[in-house]
Amino acid sequence: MFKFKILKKDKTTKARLGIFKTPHGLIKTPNLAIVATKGGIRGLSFEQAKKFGAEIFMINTFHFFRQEKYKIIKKFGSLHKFLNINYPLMTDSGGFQVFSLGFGMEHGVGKVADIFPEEMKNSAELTRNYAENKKNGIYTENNIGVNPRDKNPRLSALKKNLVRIYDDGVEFIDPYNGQKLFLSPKISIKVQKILGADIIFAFDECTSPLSDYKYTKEALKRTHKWAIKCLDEFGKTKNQVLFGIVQGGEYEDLRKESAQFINSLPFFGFGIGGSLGKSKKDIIKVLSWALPYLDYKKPRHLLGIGEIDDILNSIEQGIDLFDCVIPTRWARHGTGFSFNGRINLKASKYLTDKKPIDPKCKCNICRKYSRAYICHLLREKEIYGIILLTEHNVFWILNLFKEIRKSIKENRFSNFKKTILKL
RNA sequence: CCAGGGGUGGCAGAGUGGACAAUUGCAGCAGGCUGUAAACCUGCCGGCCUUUGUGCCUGCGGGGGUUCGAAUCCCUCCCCCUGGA
Repeated sequence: MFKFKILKKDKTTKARLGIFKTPHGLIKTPNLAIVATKGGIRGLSFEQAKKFGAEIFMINTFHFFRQEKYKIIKKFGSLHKFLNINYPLMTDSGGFQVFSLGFGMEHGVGKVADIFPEEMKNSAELTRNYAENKKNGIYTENNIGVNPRDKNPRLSALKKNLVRIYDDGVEFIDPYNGQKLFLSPKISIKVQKILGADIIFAFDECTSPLSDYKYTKEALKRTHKWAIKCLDEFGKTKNQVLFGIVQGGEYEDLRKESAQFINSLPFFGFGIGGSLGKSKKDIIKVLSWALPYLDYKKPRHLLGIGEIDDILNSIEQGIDLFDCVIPTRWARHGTGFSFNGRINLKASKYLTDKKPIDPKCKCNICRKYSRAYICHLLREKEIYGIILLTEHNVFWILNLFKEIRKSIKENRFSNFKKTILKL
């Protein structure tokens, strides 16, 4: 039912062209899973995304685990039936939520800690640092821990939230309603089996870039133990495949250790997860440490990454699959993709700009509408602006993947990458 | 004409003797976002400056006064709202 085949290997880089056969269709790789966390692509129909070239979608286990939402899916039979689509799907294990909901938890197993560090008080200054550092491609303690949703109105409730990581799973507070939840490898896989996505992921612990070596190593050991438990629970499931997740943060020996360990287990493919370091260059390093230890014939998915340069650099290292919220989130936040770099369409200067979002883009939005119109809609908070921009962004990024595949096929990936990154 | 209420930064609306260049929201300007607690978040938002500062100037309807000090208290004028003749 499942088969991953490498069709071509790039001559000068580690990039590869492949085809992934699943019960719900083929996925040409490299490819990007469009994210539909709670079962819907924000601002776009699955059909439209499919039309633009989307071949697989990423849905999140956590959001179907809380409040026992998976029971609804059970009644329907699977996510495919619930969403009434026949496309390949993947589900994330919920492991990421341990990170995103437990960010700042740096103090070890079982120890209770506030999610947000004390430095939150100076969030204004820290945010400024974040912006500056980000420009220079540097992540530091002063920015990393602060940027994600600081000063969120829900912060006060958050501060009370606790995450406890145990050897057998994670206890944490449901951010939506304060309910206490427990998620473990076993539970995650059970739920993912009910959800029935074609590709499912092992339940891992995603560490933060602030995690030190010692903690990252502990988390790694845990993730490895959990990997085995996931496989046990997965058993001989036929209609799904399970990907193991390589952790190890930004530490070379840990990434190597993790890649070797995960590779030694009977996973169908691999996810590269966790912290990818403190700068964009670190992503490349991390991949170059881990990927050589993974079975060359198996698919590799880089979890959560999706900025243009990172995509190109990762493919160059041998990544086959991605998933990322950027195309849809940026659209909601007013940022559009273009071959001249991202453009902030909320900016007042675009109110009089008659050009399309990206003059080189062939999507319907760029064919028909001006930046001025999109800008106007976004500023007026018309939902249609978001819808149009989402359509453009998803089209644009999927088109990039088409171009990438083509360039690998034609043995000019390296040049293609250079051309794109120069722009 | 009488009685009562009110006039605050582009708008709405706090403040009612010093901590007020003035809470907050909206609007405006700029930016951020990488396995989605995200149609979200952050910063700026009276003027001036070859010293960007516990700096200077102007400022809470107009004018005058009390006070060391007034958006805040008093007088007066103008305007708006509600009720009465």
